[in-house]
Amino acid sequence: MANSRRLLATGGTLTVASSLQCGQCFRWFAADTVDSFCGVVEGRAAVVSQDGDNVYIQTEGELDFWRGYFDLETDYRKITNEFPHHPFINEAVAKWPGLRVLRQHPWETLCSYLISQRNNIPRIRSTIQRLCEKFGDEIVFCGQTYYTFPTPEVLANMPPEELRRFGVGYRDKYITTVAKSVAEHDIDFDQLRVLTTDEARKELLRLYGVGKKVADCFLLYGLGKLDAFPVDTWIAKAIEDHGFGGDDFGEYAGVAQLYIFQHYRNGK
DNA sequence: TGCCAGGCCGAAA
DNA sequence: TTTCGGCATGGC
Repeated sequence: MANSRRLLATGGTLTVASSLQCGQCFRWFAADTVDSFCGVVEGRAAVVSQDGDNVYIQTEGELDFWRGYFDLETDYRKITNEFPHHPFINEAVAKWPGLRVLRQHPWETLCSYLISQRNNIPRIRSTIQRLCEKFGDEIVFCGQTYYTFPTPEVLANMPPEELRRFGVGYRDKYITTVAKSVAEHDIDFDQLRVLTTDEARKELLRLYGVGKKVADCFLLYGLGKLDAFPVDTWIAKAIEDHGFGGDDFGEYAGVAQLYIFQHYRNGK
């Protein structure tokens, strides 16, 4: 049963390609079959495959865990229908249906977005992969070798110059300092969850190397605080700056991302 | 070969 | 409070 192919989602509620490739996560890789991706989340390896409106998964992990990761309990159609009627949203939903905001692990998300500063996605991915191969644990699944994301404890005890050898650049001290804060419970993800978004953001901004952009990406992707960017704000700001349309947005994460990128890009 | 990227820190004004 | 220079480095 462990590695059998199981049904994860039906009815087009999840599109794995857009969800895993829209830039919200960095650790999924295209498998050798069409519309299949392999990755590791919180120590669990998996291969997810799109087959029309259905998504199948091979994993040793529990199905419920993956349903949580892909946020399948959240009714996106209901949310979408509650959006104010607007061509921006309509076009986004039509363009990338089934794109979902992943419920990523907080530490991995925070660390990844520290690395993302003034960086590009291919390099973010390769840097993270190198860190995982060096400081994570090896997992063999379906004949493939995977690596877990390094724990905050491991990175907290690493000299910054050691991290720099793996391409993190000047962000080395950001990573080790924040890792230490997490390992020593100076910052506690469970406590952040119960705070309001504004309160949680304030706590995050105390951390060395965490600015508004990293904090807001973390709130959205790492803590699932969808109000980090209220949708009417995303729309208004994105339209104000760039009009609507284009290839850089999707149903939900895409709209959020478009707003985040353009807001901060314009603000710098 | 040179430009630039999904920012942030810290000094100076 | 705001502005601005500096920062590492690989992908394109």
